[in-house]
Amino acid sequence: MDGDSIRAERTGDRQFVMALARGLDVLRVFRAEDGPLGNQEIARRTGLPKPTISRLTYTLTQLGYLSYDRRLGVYALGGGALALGYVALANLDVRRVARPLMQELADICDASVGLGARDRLNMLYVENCEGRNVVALRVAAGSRIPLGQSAMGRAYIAGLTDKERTPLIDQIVRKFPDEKQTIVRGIERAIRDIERRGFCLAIGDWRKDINGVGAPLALPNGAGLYALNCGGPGYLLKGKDLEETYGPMLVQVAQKVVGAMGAPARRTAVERRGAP
Amino acid sequence: MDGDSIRAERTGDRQFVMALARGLDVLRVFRAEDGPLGNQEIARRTGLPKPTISRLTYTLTQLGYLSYDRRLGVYALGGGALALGYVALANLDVRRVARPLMQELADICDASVGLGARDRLNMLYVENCEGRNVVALRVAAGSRIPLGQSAMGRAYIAGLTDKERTPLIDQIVRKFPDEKQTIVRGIERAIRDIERRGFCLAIGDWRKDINGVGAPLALPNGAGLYALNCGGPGYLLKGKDLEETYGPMLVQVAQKVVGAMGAPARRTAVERRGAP
DNA sequence: CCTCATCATTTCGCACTGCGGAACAACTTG
DNA sequence: CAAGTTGTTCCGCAGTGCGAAATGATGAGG
Repeated sequence: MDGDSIRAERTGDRQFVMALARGLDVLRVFRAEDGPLGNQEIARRTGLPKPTISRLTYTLTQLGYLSYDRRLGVYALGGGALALGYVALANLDVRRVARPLMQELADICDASVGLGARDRLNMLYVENCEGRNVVALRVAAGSRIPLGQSAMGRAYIAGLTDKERTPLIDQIVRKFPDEKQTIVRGIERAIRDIERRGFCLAIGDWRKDINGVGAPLALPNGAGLYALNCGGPGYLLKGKDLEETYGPMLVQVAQKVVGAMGAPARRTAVERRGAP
Repeated sequence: MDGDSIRAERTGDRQFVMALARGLDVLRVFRAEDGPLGNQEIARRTGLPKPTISRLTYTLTQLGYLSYDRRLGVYALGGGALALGYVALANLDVRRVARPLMQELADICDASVGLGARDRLNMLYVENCEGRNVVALRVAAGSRIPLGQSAMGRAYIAGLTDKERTPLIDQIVRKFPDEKQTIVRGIERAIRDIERRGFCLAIGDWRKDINGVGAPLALPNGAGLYALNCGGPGYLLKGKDLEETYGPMLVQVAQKVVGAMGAPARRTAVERRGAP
């Protein structure tokens, strides 16, 4: 059972299609670290009854989102999932634009500079540039860090409108009721910091030995909200440097990216039916 | 309407969860080439009625698979889709193993060497190595080529068991009834070729000016079926060279990859709950 | 060879969920 | 203001998805 995954208080929401949500939950239980899963394990992780899983895995296999090894009776993510990811990536022009600027900063600071998008209550790295230092933290594209405890996550939250932010914070608090105080305080602080200076800090908040700064990255024309961070091991990146030097530089990177995507010639819904 | 996408003859299959399939169809209409889509356009492409689309997009947005721009009222693939793709990629050890061998061959042949997985009726490039020649064909990871007309696709089909192959060919034929003859003949030929020599040819079958060879790549322990190809513009890669030199070399690459993944320490269903 | 496990699939009747036509609302355009 | 878009909400009906229990399918142990 993956934290928030379950159907929860959806009952009564006539708009919400439960069967779809459950099916996607099945896909979601697959992690990068583990191999193929059997129906049993999937049932355990999703908390759904076995027959339901049978039907969902069957359907997902038919559609190519799962691949089935009949010898071992286990499933893995299939071509459909891959394809979806590729298409999603292709639409992320930000990455291309931000990449060189991020690398530049990473070299200067000798730190890790990341670009992330939100996925539920995590930030998902979609790009990451390492400095020359070998002791960099190993977060590759695809890894996730918690929304509420990391600099990147807080920057993202700060970049939202009030209307979007409130329910999101509610969710976070509901998931980590024990750390409510710390989290809320951290976020509020981040919001203030970003109003004032454009970036926020996380000094040992995500992991005790890691420091970082974060800045929101709101693309023009409602093309989405992302966030940048710049971080590394605490003994290399002192709070003072982050605050006085790296933070402001990160903000500049964000501004340059936004500028570069200014007139993005966003093609809209091209008529291109038929082709594979 | 995307070719085969619709519900079709699913009626009667008590095992198939339609609502899930429809929801995934919604995700599927997003292409790499086009920007965000409105409900209307999604309805048009899926062939589903508007209220249904409303509910599905609502659900998918809630779950983070779509992101919504309320200003323009359009959707794009969201963090969930990205995350799924990353996890799927992470489970593709093949890529890591095959990469250097593929590049080597690409350099020798001065051609494009690709590794693909199946997605419905296409082969999806998951890795691609270019030779030094600038005139290489531009197929990046994430692009798709048709299953029945390409060397890679035919090699994949040939790698299936009879039991798996027959229904798949049926689907292809149903999708392209006009070219039935050509396709079936091409596949049968490929099967024979691969039995005999381990690779198959496609001389101008996918695009008139493109030639290529393909070889199936069946991983041990039922870890999945993939396919390799080696191809390029016809005036550079003559049929003779492909048949006598590149084909056999491609087969060797496939064998080396299978060998290297021989004792793959395939971890099964590690207990790792809780983490983000 | 036959238990007794475990795990996956199938059955089946019922309730409720998802469906979609039609009406409604929110904006643009001429 | 009328005549187009577009997206959302209603609401009654039917059919779909549900899940407890039964049935298979493998495999381990005696």
